[in-house]
Amino acid sequence: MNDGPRDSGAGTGAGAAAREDGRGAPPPAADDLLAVVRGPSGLGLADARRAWAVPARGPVEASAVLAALERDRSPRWVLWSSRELLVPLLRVAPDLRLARAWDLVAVHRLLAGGAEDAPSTVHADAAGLDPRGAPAAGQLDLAGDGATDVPEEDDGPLRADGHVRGDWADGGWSDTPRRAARWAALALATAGRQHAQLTAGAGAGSAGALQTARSESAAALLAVELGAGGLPFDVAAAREVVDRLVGPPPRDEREAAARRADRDAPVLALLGDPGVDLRSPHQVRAALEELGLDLPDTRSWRLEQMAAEPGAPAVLAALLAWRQRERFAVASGHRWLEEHVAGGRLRASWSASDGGAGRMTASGGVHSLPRELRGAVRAEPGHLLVRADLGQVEPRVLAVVSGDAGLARAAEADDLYSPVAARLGVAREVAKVAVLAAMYGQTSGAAGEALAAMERAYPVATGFLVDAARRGAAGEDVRTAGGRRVRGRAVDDVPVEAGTVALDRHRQALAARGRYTRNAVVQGSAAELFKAWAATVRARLLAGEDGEVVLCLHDELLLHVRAGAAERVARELVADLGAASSRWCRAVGGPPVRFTADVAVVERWSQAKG
DNA sequence: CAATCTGGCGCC
DNA sequence: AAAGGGCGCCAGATTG
Repeated sequence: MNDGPRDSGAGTGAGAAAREDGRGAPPPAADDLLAVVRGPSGLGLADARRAWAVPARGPVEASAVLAALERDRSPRWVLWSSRELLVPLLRVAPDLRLARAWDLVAVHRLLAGGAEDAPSTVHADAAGLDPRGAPAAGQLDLAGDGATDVPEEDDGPLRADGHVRGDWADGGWSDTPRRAARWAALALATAGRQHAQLTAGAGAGSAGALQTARSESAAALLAVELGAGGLPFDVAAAREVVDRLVGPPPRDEREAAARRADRDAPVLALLGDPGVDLRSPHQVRAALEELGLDLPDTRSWRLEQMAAEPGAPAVLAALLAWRQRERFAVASGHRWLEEHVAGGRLRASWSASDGGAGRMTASGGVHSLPRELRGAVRAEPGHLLVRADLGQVEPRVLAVVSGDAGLARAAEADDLYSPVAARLGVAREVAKVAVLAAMYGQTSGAAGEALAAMERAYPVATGFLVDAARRGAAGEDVRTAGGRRVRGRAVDDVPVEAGTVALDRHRQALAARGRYTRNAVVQGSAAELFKAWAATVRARLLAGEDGEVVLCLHDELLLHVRAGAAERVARELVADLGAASSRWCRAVGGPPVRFTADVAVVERWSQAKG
């Protein structure tokens, strides 16, 4: 099958779009349109002769989309953005699942780095135009190169200078059926150009990058599905926990204030100053200073250190306990339950690749759900949860991306840190700290000493990390294994005056940037491996109709499946990890490193032992 | 007044 | 000499 870009030599997309149009899309049936483009299998380009524009608002239109999708489940659908297309679609057709996708935004963010996702930028970068010349969101093409904004049917989606028209990008593409069809065709052409860039061999170009583009696209689909479906949640159980820890829900604002004052009172008494606002770190620090405790900040680890000293004032322990309870009350209390739990589901909004390194993120506290509440994540009747944690994923990923043969051998063990400890001649805990310190850029304390041994024992891996840090500090970009561009963080142009505070700050900023890129190459690559695994699992669940992925947590998958299928799914999860990880190692050009997962079938999330 | 920054902490 | 990376979220402090 021809997997290559289809519109070679098309120049700007205008011509390509027009030609695509000429092939005759089925006439759309409504004014309100979302472009769904029938893409190629493989990339989907070879077969992509038709662009469909299908209506998608309201149940009638959604069913038309469904009908279109049901005709053929196998193609890879090219979407400008899964979020844009699927969020409204899933509202009216919750069971709709696209098997495979090419998400232009997801691939663009992989190639370009950063979080920019405007269609005009996505198109400009794919077409080799300067994205700075693209129209900003909400901006009409007033400066557009002689191109006007009159919505002439025949104008096409592009300006004379090749950039996307601002009004089309702002939603004008769906003004008419014909426009939607041309917009869909432009999506196809853009996918083709991205595909070419991914396989070009320069920069991000690699087999790994192409494969990553596919799994990142799948993750984008998954993110929308996670947001629509939510986590099965036992709200009664959660209320019990919250009641026990912070009391019943206050009936009104006055009661809430009284409850807060009750919580504060014992700590304020010990501080000897009822006027202190415990929620203000400044005031707390000042109040402690009054007691003769001079601290640079009031972080809990610092308070704990001081509280452990003989003769430490009782206020420290009281303050720590207060913080814990306050934190829970504010972040996970009754208000949080009201806001995020409905219909037996805990819902969040998900991003498939956030942050510099491209991890999945979730809002609504789902990624930081306190341990006390994890028991409330509970399978629905007739269902079970399958939980799987990757074991020591970051050092294993480091072995792949650095190509360190010694570390790859260590990864043969279930517990990677044991052979590393033997090699370094230190205790396992020390070895673990040393490995983590190397990846995070920590240089102080006990880790510092073990780090030197790390450098001697695993020079390839540590050299790789040092190089990533050097690049970051030099202001260069780094790339993850799958080719995601991670931009070095901007350091303020601090004037360098020798011997001044400014120089210190400048050095600190450079060091911080080095730590950031050092970690990003590992963390970001691990995120890609995880998503490849998640995509594989998702595909299997779709095919078998056994259940769904309900949570992704950096190295952990939580599935909600039919009870009868749970044990089998659990076994398949492990097989899927084997397949996904060996494919991934091959694609990114690393040694075949072993990856492991702990899998458990449980009713409640808290029951699984990590 | 809203937007942004900061300290702090939950999770990985 | 070097003082651990990421995210989201909250509340207070600061800034425009």
